[in-house]
Amino acid sequence: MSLRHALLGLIAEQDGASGYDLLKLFEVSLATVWPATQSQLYGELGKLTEAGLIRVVEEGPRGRKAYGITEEGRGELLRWIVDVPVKPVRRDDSLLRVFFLGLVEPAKAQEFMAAQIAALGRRRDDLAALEGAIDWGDDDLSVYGRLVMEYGRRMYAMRAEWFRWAAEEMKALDR
Amino acid sequence: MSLRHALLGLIAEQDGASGYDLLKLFEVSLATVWPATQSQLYGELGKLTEAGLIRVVEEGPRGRKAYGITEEGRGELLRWIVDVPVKPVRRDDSLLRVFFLGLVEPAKAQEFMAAQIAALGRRRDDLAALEGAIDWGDDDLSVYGRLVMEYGRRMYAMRAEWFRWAAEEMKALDR
DNA sequence: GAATTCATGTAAGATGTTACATGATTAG
DNA sequence: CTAATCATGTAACATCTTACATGAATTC
Repeated sequence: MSLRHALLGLIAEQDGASGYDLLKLFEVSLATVWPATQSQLYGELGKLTEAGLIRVVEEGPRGRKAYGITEEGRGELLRWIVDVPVKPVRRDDSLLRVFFLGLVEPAKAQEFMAAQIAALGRRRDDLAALEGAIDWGDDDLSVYGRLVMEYGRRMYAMRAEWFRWAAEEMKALDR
Repeated sequence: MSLRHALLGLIAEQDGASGYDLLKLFEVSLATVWPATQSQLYGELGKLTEAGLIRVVEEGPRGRKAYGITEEGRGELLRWIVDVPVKPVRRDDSLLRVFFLGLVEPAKAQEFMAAQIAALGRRRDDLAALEGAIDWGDDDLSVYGRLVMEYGRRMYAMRAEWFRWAAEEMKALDR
């Protein structure tokens, strides 16, 4: 149930945010680590309110509801961050396909690998653009967000390197 | 719908495998890139059969059903591998928590980072053990499986390095 | 006054997890 | 004969995606 905690965390950091604000926050800050859709978000806000982990602290124009975290919510959030075992990352679409590249013609396989490397380059550029577009401050979300950005850079670089290496290995196999 | 294609791929490589065989194969070869549970697997085998992408080629003892891929299934598999755009990896439980480490006491945050590094070490060792336990041949699954193993090694190393770096950055912030 | 942004919600369907349920065959 | 392994399936529930639906406030 990490979406729940992602929301809880954002509300803890940005007190008084609305569902709409949180949706934007997801797009700019959590998009790379925990994407969420609008419908998921509003649904979860309702459940969190019902569970007493957050509450509506203010109602504004256009039905706007500003949320704040409750003491109970903060307790649950902190407990989750440090005490709940993390679930290791899994499910990697492109790696899954690599497993089956023996089934396609070598030229097609090389094309696939090249496409992955190109896509990684684009994503690295998107990340840089996002980094440039964000108004970084010295709030927690900025500070830790920058650390996570660096992770993204290293991740893309490592993957691109591996794809280049694996493509060469595959070429060698064909000979 | 990648589970569908993972199954299709395994059946293409290991003709005549049963649901049970495929489950074991998932555990040893696809576990790190695409985990699946037993119930998901049997359900999907039924759907794939109904869709005409695979078929029961033999029935054995204890109700065992051996599956084979159909021409249609092979077509769908190849189309998926090279033509369907890959979905980028996302959702990273530990990175999500890093985002919120500003909310916990510095000592607890350092503990969290240390625990992640330790967990990565254990997973690297598990991977090495798995690699040693597998009877590697020169079949496609072995050849490409080894490439993916190398990816796992690099991935764990990169993550451990980043966690160490980020932990130091965080220490510097506290001063 | 028209377009954009702000703002919230519901519904249907796909996918994934956990637990339950059953029984045949083989190895020791 | 007993335990482990082989073998398949269902049910309930949680989670995620895509699409639909509506309307107020602001900006140009």
